[in-house]
Amino acid sequence: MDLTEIQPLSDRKQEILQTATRLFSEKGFLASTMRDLAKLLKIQPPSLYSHYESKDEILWEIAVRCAKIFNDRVLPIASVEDTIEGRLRSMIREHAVCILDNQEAAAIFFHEWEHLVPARHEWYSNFISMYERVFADLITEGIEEGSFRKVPSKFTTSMLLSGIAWIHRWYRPDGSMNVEVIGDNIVEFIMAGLKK
Amino acid sequence: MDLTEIQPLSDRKQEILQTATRLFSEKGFLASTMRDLAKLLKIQPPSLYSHYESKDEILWEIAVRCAKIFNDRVLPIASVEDTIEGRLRSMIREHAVCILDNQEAAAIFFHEWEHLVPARHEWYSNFISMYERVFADLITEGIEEGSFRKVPSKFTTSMLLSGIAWIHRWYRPDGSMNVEVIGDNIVEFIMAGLKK
DNA sequence: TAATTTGCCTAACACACGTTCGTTTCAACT
DNA sequence: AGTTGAAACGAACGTGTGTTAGGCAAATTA
Repeated sequence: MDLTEIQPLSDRKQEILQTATRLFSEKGFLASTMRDLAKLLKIQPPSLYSHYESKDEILWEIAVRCAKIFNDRVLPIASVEDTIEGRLRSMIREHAVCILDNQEAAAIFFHEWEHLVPARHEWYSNFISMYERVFADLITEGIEEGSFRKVPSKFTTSMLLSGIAWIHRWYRPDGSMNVEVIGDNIVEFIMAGLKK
Repeated sequence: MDLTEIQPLSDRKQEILQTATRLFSEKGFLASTMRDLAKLLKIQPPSLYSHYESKDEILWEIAVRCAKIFNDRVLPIASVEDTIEGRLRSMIREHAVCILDNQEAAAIFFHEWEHLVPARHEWYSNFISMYERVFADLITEGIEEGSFRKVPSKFTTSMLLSGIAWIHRWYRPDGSMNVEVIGDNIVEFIMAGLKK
């Protein structure tokens, strides 16, 4: 599986995927049934199999598209021309913005992929590891360079990404804080914890 | 429901609860079956009902005991005699230590309680809100007093508690970092993010 | 116009789930 | 020795699950 291989979907498939994303993120993958999904789409349950061959495939299609978003928008920032601190700031910010922009899909990126069938689960697990490693490596560089405090970088990465992750459970678009403000707050808080 | 009402269990009930805690925290509540649990205990599935009246009751017994741990060990620190910063430091530290000391139960405290039956779910949801509010109030006080940066306290509380929460997925007791070191790192990182 | 594809339908299957029932075993107490 | 109570058993029930089979009607293509 390669993220560049992802192909555009027919309108109907996209509609189903979007509805499934909302359903899975609200109730969780296991608690969501094909009957639930069909009801939301106002079709009969078996009709879903004209589009996707299994419940797992639906989760997979969501998960892999979700991975692509973070992959394409966040990771490239790591090798942009800027200071280490500048790059990390931008990455954290973009990571947070990605979550806020794709709040429903984010639940799949962080939690529901755990229920993928073994082969797909393994692929996803590796992707997440790689994703986190990019952050951790940047932190390590920053420590060696002397601009960050001497923190255990892998450990700190897990902590800060987990801290950010749960906005998707917490954030309601109608609240007083907008995406910009939240992004700023997160970045400032975390960078204060890192900087010397 | 009142946390002071919790009564000690018979040896066998405790054994079952302990096994269930491990099972639920590894596979998740929904993915765990009564047959799985029975197998681990080397009894037949229906035998479980000699001890607990439902799967939900088992989750509830775990959840409520878990709440008691955090309630008894972390919350009292909020009203100890110390500076605001000192109290918050101790609370964060104790919170982290509680997770590390009860790693399997922690999964229930943070995630699996979501699957409780509505009435119990509501109780637990309120408990968590109260628990987080104690942290948030302390941060608010610290801001008013002038010792903390002006962060949105409720938002920041969610972020830092979520950041800490995921140690339970990350931490393996055989690793190089022990509980003390991890606790220190968390406290330092977070306090750096808060302090002026 | 004929052929094919697309998207949905109804009916139903096989299985796994939480749970109930009635019974049995066996240690502890009277 | 007889009674009681706890803890287990085997069999089975009802329900909900993902999924398959086969068909039908409308849109698309040849």
